[in-house]
Amino acid sequence: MNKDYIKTDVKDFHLKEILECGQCFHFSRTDSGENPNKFEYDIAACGRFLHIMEEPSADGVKLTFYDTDEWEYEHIWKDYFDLESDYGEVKRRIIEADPRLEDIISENPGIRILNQEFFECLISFIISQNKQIPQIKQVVRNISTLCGDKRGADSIRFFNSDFDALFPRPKQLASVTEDDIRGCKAGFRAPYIMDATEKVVSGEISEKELRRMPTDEARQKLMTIKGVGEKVANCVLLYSLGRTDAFPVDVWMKRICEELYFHKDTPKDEIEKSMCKKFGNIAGIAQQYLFIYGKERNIGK
DNA sequence: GACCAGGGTAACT
DNA sequence: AGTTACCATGGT
Repeated sequence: MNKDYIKTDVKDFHLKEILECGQCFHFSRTDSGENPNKFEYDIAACGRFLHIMEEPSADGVKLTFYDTDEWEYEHIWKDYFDLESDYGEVKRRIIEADPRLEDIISENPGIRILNQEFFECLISFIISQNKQIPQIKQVVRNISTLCGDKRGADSIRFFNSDFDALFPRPKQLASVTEDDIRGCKAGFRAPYIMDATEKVVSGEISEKELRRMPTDEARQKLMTIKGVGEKVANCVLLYSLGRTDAFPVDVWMKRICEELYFHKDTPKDEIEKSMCKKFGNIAGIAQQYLFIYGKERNIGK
């Protein structure tokens, strides 16, 4: 009981950059911010609640997974945080493809692409359309409270945020009405969420089948869901199906790429095609460095 | 009050 | 095939 799992000298890793770069929405920072080298977050993901702390270590960072045993780390969090991938190599390949990205990457060198749960990721990015990140987080939280598994009061030490529930499984979300979802402030996206949930529960949309498909085919399949277009499909592919060749182009990426590469108004599909050609099967990761860089600098606004 | 937000759909040319 | 109004909601 109450055992913590500690991993030291983790390289190319920074919790703040990973969680706050717009790829996930069910987390909260819980440390005071007084110590500039210490970060603590509460995360609801993979059917679990996690309290995690990051501190400097000799060569990289030290991560403390509270109330976590080795099995849980090996089978859940190692994959979730993509700790098997060598981001040093990824960064080298991106810089090789475009040396101008060296400075951009060096501003947020600890980004990693999370491997999120498919259903939560799908619904989260349906919600994301025409919303800002704080609002997306609120709707995700509302839907979790509505019908997700509740957290026990004393389940985890130091769990400071007020998440009271996990994101619902497909059948749980299928058990509520469209008006219930509207009540979560989902607005016009409520019927989209209903359609996505129905298609997942019925098996018409199958994560297992999507994983077997080539990226283009999986993208087309995802876009048969109402409210899922090119951008949302690419987010699901990148953030939950391991397709680092998927390059989501939102309003930010459009502005950023236009400023860096095109120097004129350019259609999103042309941007996507061009970036995928430039960065190949790690274009999605390059996208993440570009996204946070552009947002922090308010590029194009 | 107008305008925008990690967009997508349907109804137009 | 390429535009455009509209979609809920909250923030500036």
